[in-house]
Amino acid sequence: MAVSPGSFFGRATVEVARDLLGAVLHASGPDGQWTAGRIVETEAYGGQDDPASHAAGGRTPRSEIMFGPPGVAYVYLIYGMHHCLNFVTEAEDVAGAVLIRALEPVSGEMTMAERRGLAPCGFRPRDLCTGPGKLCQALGIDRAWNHVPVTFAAGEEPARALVLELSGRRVSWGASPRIGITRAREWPHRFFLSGSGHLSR
DNA sequence: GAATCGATGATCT
DNA sequence: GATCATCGATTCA
Repeated sequence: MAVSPGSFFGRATVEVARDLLGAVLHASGPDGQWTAGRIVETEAYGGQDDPASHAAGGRTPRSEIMFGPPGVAYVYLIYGMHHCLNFVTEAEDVAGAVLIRALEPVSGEMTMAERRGLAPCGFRPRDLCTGPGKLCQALGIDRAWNHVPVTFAAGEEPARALVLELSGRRVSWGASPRIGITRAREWPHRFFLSGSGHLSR
C-alpha cells in the first residue's frame, strides 16, 4: 500500500468513512493482547457545519483534537459509561472524525469476550463488537488512547497500538442516516457493509 | 423478535 | 444543570 496514514486520513471525512469499510483494525490492549476486527460500520462527523459534531461549537478543549493532524485516535466517554472510538480526518485546522460503530471479529475473540465479561464459551460473536461502546470494551480502548496514531504496519509498540490493514476491502456498501443523535439526523453520513451480520442495532 | 427505560460522568453554558 | 454519537435488563409478543 502506497498511501501513508496522514494522506489516507487527511481527506474529506465522508470519503474516509466510506474507505474504511472492510479494512481490518488490529489493536493491542493495555495488557498487550492483540485483537482484530473488520470495520463494517462507520459514521462521518464534520466541523462547524455539522450540528451533530463535537466540533459544531468551534474549538473547545475536548474538540481541539478534531482540528489537529489527521490519523490519530479520538476516544471519548458517552452516557457516563461507554467509550467511542473515532479517527481524526481532514487537513490540520479542519475539524473532522470518523466514528467506528461496529466490527466483525477477526482474531482474539476469546480476549474480546473476556474483556466484555462474557462466558469463555457459548458467547455469540455478534455480541462482541456490534456497537461503538461494545467494540471499545472488546478492544480494551479507553480515553488513554486519545492521540494514539494509526499505523499501517505493526511496529514495536507493546501496548495501545492501532494498526489498520487496508488490503482486501470489500466494495458493497450502503449509506443511511446516522444513529442515536438528535441533530441533523437526516444526513446520510452512516456507512455500512451490505449484508454484514455484525452491524449495530 | 421489538419496544421501553434507567444508569452514569465528562463536557460546556 | 442540561446535554449526550449507548448498553443491557426487562417487558410483551
